[in-house]
Amino acid sequence: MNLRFEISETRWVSFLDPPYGDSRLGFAMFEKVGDASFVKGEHEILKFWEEHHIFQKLRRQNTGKPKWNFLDGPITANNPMGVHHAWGRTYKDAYQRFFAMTGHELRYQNGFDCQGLWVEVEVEKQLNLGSKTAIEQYGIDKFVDECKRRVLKFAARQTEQSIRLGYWTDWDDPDMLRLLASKIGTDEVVTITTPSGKTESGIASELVSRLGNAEWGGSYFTFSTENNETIWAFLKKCFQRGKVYRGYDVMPWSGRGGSAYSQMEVADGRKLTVHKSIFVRFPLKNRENEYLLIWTTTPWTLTSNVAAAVNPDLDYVKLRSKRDGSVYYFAKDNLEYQRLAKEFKEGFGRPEWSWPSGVPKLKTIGQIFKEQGGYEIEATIKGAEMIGWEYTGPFDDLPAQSTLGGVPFDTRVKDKCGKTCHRVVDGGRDFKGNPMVVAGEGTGIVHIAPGCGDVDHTLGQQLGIVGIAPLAEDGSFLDGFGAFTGKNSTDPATAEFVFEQLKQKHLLVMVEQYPHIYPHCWRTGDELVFRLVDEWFINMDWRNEIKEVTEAIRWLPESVNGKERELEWLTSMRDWMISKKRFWGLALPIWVEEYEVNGQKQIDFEVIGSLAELKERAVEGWDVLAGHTPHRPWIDAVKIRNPKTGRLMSRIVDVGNPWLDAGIVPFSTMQFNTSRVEWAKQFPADFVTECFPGQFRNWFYSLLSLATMMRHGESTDPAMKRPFKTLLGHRLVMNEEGKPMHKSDGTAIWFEEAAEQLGVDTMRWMYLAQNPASDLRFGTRHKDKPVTIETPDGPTDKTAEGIPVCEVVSKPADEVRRQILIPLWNSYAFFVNYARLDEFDPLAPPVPVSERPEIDRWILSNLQALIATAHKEFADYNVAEFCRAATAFIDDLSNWYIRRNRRRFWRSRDTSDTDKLAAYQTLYEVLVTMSQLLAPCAPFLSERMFRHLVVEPLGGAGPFNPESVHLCDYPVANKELLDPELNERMALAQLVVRLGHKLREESDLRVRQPLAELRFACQDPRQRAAIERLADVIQEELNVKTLTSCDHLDDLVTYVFKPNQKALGPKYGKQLGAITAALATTDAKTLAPLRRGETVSLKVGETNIELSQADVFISTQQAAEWLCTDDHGVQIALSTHLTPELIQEGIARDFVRQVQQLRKDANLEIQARIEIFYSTDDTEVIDAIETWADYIKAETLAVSRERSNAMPADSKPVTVGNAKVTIWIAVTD
RNA sequence: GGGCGUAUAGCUCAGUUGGCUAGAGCGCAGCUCUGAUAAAGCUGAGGUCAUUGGUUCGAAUCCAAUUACGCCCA
Repeated sequence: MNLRFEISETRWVSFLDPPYGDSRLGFAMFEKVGDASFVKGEHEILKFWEEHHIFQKLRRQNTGKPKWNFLDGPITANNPMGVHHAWGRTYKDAYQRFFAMTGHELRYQNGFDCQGLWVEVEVEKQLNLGSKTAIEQYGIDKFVDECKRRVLKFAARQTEQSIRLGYWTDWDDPDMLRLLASKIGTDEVVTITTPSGKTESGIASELVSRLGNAEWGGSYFTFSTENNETIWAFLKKCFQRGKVYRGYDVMPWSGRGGSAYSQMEVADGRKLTVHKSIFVRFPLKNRENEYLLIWTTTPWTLTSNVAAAVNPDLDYVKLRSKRDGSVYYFAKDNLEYQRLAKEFKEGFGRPEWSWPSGVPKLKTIGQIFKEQGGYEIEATIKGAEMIGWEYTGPFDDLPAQSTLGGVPFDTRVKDKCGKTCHRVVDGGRDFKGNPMVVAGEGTGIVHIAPGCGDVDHTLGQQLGIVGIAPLAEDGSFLDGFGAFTGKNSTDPATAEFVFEQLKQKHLLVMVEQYPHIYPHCWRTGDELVFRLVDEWFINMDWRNEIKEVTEAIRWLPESVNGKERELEWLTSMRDWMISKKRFWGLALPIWVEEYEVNGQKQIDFEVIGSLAELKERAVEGWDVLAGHTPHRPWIDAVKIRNPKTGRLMSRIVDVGNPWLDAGIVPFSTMQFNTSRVEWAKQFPADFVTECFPGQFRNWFYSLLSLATMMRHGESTDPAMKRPFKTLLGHRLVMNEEGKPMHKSDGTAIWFEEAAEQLGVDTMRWMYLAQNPASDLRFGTRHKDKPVTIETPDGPTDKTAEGIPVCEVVSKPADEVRRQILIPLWNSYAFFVNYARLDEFDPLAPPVPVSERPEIDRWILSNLQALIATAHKEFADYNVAEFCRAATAFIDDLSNWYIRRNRRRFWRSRDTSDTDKLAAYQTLYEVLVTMSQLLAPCAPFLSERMFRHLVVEPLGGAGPFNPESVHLCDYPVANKELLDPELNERMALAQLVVRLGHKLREESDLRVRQPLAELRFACQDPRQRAAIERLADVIQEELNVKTLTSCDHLDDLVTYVFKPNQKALGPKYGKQLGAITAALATTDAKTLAPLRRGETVSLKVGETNIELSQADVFISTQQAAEWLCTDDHGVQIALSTHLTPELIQEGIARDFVRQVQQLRKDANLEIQARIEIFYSTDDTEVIDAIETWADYIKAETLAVSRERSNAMPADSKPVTVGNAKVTIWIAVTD
């Protein structure tokens, strides 16, 4: 008995040492294995797991073992999953399965991202609401409830999809989630059973707010009260450190969306647009009839012009127009500058962004003035000379231009107004030192409207000039803008109105059509504008703390330089805008009071850190919030008292940035608030893995920032602050061409479309084997080819959302199936089907490994190496390397081990045949171990193999084996079986075989034709011994009668000597060229001693050079009578001499081969016996068949062979030797 | 505009500290093998290693510049 069984009573260890003789065990026969039918098999296994609670058993089994904590990045529960979500989820499952099988207790928690604009957008569409006003009219409470419903609905959907993927974690019952969704917003009391088995009753929104808590289990939802409240705690810490502030910034803004957009969102919505851009002139004060020439693509911003910026180092021309004698100033380089010349020819950088038809080529400024009557250049001056010049603005008649302090009022400039600030200013330089104003597209004089542009705003702040922000939330002009008030900024009619006004004032120089890439709202398609908004920010001046934490983390894959990318982001990022003027999201816990003291505006604000604190501070509205989640609109009712003024403070209406929601989870989901002891066991997480593009400034950033702040003051060690220890990023899923797949154009592949057509084991392998640093080219969805798929719930031709299911073609998936899964399945089927016929009993006493043939020990040794690789690479989060090694192993197993050993399994039943038993035992050991090794990667196929090989024949879970492969311990390499030398020997045999095949190819002699002799010679005696030991394998594979070891093949071949540059280069340097030439012209006989390890003196130019064997490479060039070749120091020579006996045997083998094909064509059972009939006049063939009759009968399980001319319809004409023969077979009863 | 990265066969990509005739998979052509295999194996055709210059006995590899593309930042 094996000691290991005593250590682990319920564990399967190895059949190399089975518990034979144990009376508790009885072995039933194997069941026949047929086609793989992967998808059908997956459905059966899903059912088996569910019915037998295998996952729950795994958790129970690992309770109390060392912890390994995975932290899930929340998936947005807003849509069903596509194949692009499945990549990361496969990593998550595979690594968790590995760590479970290696004896760890895991956290097992999936996360759903629930709050934010993404959800609002979909719900808006669903409810057909087009704007913020429409939502307010509909009712924020009803809207927010609908958002919750949507999230729960898709959480249920994604849960089901993930389960189908084989993702094992602590899932909520999807039906329970749907029940809660249906009851949201009602007062009905609902009773649910939590994943941990607790029964809870309450109204739906109350239950929903507690989802994912430690007692209940299940996925975390970022809308939970715990999650929101923990962010409050974070913000409170920021507040206490003085990092929270309200700022004004000019942000991209969507009028209809009523919200500022982040850079990310802006990037998504860029479009090629044609705007009317204008050249306009600003009259200079104290310079009669002289003007600044200004150019802009956003005419409406001219209403809010405050200054004009130049580059002091640039040359400007003074141009006199002949039409009216007026003088213009603008950058000299721009006079003849061909604006957008490149774009006119080549487009704007994307195939769909070519120059719009109907838009004429742009004119140069010189051309414009020529067309208007000509011009002359009067002078050239430096920009610096212009600074300080005052001008009259184009819309100084608007009240806003005369409003002191600007719009909105800013105390810092309370004595200035737009009109009084109009002068030429220095555009300055950006933080990298590059000038902000350059020659080129415009005029070299930039119209500055600090209330309408990002750069303008920054410059305005630096210069201390006023800002005029003209737009209301809906994008229309505010009061104070005269006739503009109420007009929409992006309406083309507004631009026309601007032109009209300017024309009347004689300030318009020219209007033109100007194509450019302009940001649009990714939701409504409307143009974005820059709008001055008040937003809440976190001052990120503590970025160095975060950088230290970043340094303490392992970022994978290394080639992506994740750490450097994150550090770069942390260096260059701006303060974090955490507010958004929307409805569904974290209620920012900021209460404010704004008032004036002596005409000075004053803002007091406080950040509340928890609901308890809020309750204590609340002086009004708590009753409205009670019974609701801390979301809008309910929380908006709560007021607190301002300790400074004694008056009420109100909550700002903004909701929070959703990355706060996702970033707090290392605290909110790990019992930070309820049990610091439990939290400390889970923090930091050992591992996170996500799709990385974008996340360096999103999830990774928020995790790092929030954890650093939360741990501030609790530890000075950055490692104690990190939210996770290792991060594995992976790239994106693309279509076959490497382009993104889009939902909108029908190219995005839905998860079930792929799962039910390709099989999820296949998909999982494809994901796991992919280099995470490269995009995965998944395949193509043929949207014009609808198909019906079989799902666990029956056939369907539509997804749950009603989208037609279409054909999915995936080359990498086909490759995985063909190269890995099918060969593995067939190896397994081969074993089972023969083992069944032979009534092989795996519990029979094992043939000691040392007594098994070399090839058995070889595959077992390779198996141990693969086990070791699995442990190493999984633990190093490099599963792709394990997949590669496993693929190589499966190839060795299928195309070498089984191929070479087939005959050992065919021998008739004989209990004393230990060689056959060894073959069975070896292959059985390999297959069972493989099922365990591959369990994390291909959990379905592994389970089918394991159950069929072990569990079912043993009559279910037994004292020594669990009922599922996933309850097994992960195999551990048995070092005693590792034999690297054996590996080398086999590699050598394979080399000889490959060379032999090559020679047969050259000789045009088919392998079935036996040949008399293969000779070989190698320099290394160990190589020689290795080949001799594997002679039988080589002989059989190459079908040669004898394998002869020779000292040399000098009489059969000639040699070619080439310089070993690596050896000669350092010794002889520049002489190398001459040596190479000399070697090529020297007679091979002169150099021959080199082969025997002697030195040879070679005359090169004037000098003699001593060459040793290490200085040259020796290769075989030509063969004499025999066919010769060599590689890696091994030479072989194949005799091509055919004797009549050899020819006859070749014919017999051809004949056998053809009969076997007939058996196969007829789908005969492998043990079926047959009668063979043939018809031919060729005496050579007849002689051969008669001479080799016994051999033929044995090989083909034939009881007789008979020559006949009564050819039935199913007879088959074939070629045997060089003759035509017709053959047919009949099955005997 | 700045930073980072990439450029190798028809396609997708390897190529270590610089050194042998630059490789693999897919695709193509031919051949072979096959009582598990939907296969597989072998052979062949297919390369200005983006361009130019430099370092070196020797460069796909190191350096510089250029070109194209991608990503990030502005």
